[in-house]
Amino acid sequence: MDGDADLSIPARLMGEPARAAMLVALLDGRALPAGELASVAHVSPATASAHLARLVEGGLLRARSLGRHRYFELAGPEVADAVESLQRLGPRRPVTSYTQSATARRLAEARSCYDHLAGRFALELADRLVSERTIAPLEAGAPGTILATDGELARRLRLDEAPRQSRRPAVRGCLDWTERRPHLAGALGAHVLEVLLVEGWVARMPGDRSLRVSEELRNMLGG
Amino acid sequence: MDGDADLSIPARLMGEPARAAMLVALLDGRALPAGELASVAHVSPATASAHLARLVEGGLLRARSLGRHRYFELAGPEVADAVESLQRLGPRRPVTSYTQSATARRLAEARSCYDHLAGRFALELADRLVSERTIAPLEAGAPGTILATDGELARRLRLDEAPRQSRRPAVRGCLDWTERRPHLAGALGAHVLEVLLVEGWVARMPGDRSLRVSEELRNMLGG
DNA sequence: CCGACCGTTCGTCGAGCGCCGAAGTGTCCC
DNA sequence: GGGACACTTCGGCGCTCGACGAACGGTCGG
Repeated sequence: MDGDADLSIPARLMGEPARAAMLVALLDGRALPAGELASVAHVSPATASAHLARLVEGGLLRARSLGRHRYFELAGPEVADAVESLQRLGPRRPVTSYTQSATARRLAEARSCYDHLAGRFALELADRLVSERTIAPLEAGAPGTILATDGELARRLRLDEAPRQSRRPAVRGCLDWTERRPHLAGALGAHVLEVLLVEGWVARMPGDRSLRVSEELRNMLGG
Repeated sequence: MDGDADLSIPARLMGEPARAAMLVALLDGRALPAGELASVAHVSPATASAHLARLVEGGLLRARSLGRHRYFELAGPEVADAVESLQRLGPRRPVTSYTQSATARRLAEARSCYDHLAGRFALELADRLVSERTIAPLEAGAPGTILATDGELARRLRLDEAPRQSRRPAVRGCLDWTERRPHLAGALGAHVLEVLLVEGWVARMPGDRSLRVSEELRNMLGG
């Protein structure tokens, strides 16, 4: 009857603690093997396999076989969006909890959000790009605009090499849940994180989604 | 282990066709009585009551008793965001399929979106209202502003008769999934569709949500 | 005050689904 | 080739949860 996409199908897939845990583990855009996903979800390999099959079937994950491993990753940024918007509906937790543990502080400072940067540092970088007129001010959830790629920071980040032809919006504001302001997502956001990782300016920390920001990069922004 | 809010709780609530239908019906911000929600979900009052209780318990809905009715509404914009982001994950439909079938073309041209207009035609109409300074430019998901009701089109649509006192935002941008731009929702959007239907300027097509737009109305906009 | 109506609560039934262990397929390494 | 390993498939168990009818508070209208 309704021509609309059925909301309940993806929601049902996410509405299972084991599957939700898997999706969250994949939120930073990496591809993880089935076994690891089984362990983050605290279920047996058999159970995990069934869950993963359903997630692929439902279009939330993509699978890719590599040797005797099978790697799973989010099917796209829309999936990450949906996962994060649902996370915001969870039981309200006081902000104070984020100032307590060291891990929490690292996450609030800089972390990966699917395939781009998030956290206080991400906002600082986005602000710089806005102030040097590389991009227009960001709006949460809305597509943005690239103004120029010849700014100081834009050149350092090699933004001229970013894919501008892709079907994905080049710039997009993604609401930051620690800072409550949009940070840089979209194809450009993904490109920025990639360049930062390749150059060694930021590094993924094992165990969580936090990122280490090098002194070199901090100076680059500070100066 | 995970300090994160549990994604699976709200997702599970939305992962049930009857509850999903209720949430979608409330997506435009109106408050609807339990009975009406039961009918949109095609379930008995008893079943609907149980579902609604769970949605309130889970913080997705707010309830408010008025006389012998009980009105339910979305608990906040974050809920609408989550619902909409999940809708975008529905069964992958290639863009090509929308240029193929006649039905699909009709839906892309003009359709109803809950209680207001959507599709290419809806955007054309919204653009006219913006250009004649009746409403401020729309932003997806955000409440908008009525500037005046004395424009040419505003008078034809009897916008001065629209309910401006309701608790529902008078104007709201609702992201159009075929055009990727916000169209006119909210109380004013509902009023516009109602007037168009009453005047016979648009007519509902049986079987789907597409609308037939009369020549008279097209000329009105074209001129 | 009585009947019509709206909504919730209760009891019950049946289906769906998540879980695991065991067995099967394919890959890597020695 | 043989054995360890990664993952999937199969079969079966148990529980959750969604469905309804019937009965119960509350509210409005005559």
